[in-house]
Amino acid sequence: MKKQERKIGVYDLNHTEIEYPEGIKWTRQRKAVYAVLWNATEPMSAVRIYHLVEQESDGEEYAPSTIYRILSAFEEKGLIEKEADMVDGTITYELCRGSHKHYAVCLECKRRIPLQNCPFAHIHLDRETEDFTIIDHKLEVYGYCKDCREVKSAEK
Amino acid sequence: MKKQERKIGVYDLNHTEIEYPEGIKWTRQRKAVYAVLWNATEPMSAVRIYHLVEQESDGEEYAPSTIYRILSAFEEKGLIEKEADMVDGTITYELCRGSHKHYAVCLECKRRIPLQNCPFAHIHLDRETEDFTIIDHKLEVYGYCKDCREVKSAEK
DNA sequence: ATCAGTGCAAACGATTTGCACCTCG
DNA sequence: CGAGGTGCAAATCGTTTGCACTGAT
Repeated sequence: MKKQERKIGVYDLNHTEIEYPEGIKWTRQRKAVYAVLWNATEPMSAVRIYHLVEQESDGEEYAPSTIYRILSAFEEKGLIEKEADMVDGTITYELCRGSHKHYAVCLECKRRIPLQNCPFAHIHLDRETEDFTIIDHKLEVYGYCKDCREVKSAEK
Repeated sequence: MKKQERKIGVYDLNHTEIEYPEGIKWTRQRKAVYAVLWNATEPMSAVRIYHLVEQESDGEEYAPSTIYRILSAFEEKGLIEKEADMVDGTITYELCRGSHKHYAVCLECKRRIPLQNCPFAHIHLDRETEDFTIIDHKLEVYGYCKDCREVKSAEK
């Protein structure tokens, strides 16, 4: 009846080894959360992460508070990034890997397609912001992905 | 939290008459909410709007639920726009006036400076998005406004 | 007079917190 | 073994809902 002795069933879909960064206590719970983030292809809410962790852990149960505390700990350690979903304001979390900060979001299927190249790389703002020192920016593009566009035009 | 709390009066600073659009029942409560939005210079959360309405109404009390219902009603009528704050995900509301959809947000004083010209207007995305039909976009620029930049450099 | 709009209180969902117990290093 | 992580339950916060009453048109 001890839940503790069961093995965690969260492994990378491509059988890639998950790399657990050093300098942090790797408990069973933290590994499970980290694995979910590792395999994620887009930022996810705490609730979604919580469900995925339980789902992947095959019967294991977790306290919601634990998930939130783990996410805070990860964020403090700089392992993950906390961000607000620009559509509905949901707070989301994402593993810090280099690259893509921007997404094209399909209004139909809600899929988030990462943009590799930042269209703002070469942009400079004009007079109205010359009194403003730019540190960072956030951009999201909305529309319809190829699949959904085809479905919509076929419906007519 | 003693930042620079900018005061917003119920009446237009330039003594402009508030125009209440037709086709909607203008109760005392709705007028109060509309006035706050009319005078706002940036999107505000429901809670902030609620506080401002009570503050400006000099003793009058309002049920929080009323504020939320009014905001929903306004949104359905197309009078206001509901959006997520890109920094912390707070849901905000703003009167629909033409123009400025983008802001430069000061990381220090949290002030939101509207950008009149959309820098995205001249941008075209590259191959990775050619299979994506763009309908809209959202952009925010982060950094330090003139005042805060000066304060920060003076501190050193 | 009618029916949408309101106030109130209770319900709600997501997140946080206090405290006793457990476990990784 | 000890600091720190976890589970649980209760608390909090913003927002929503049901219902009886009120008020704009």
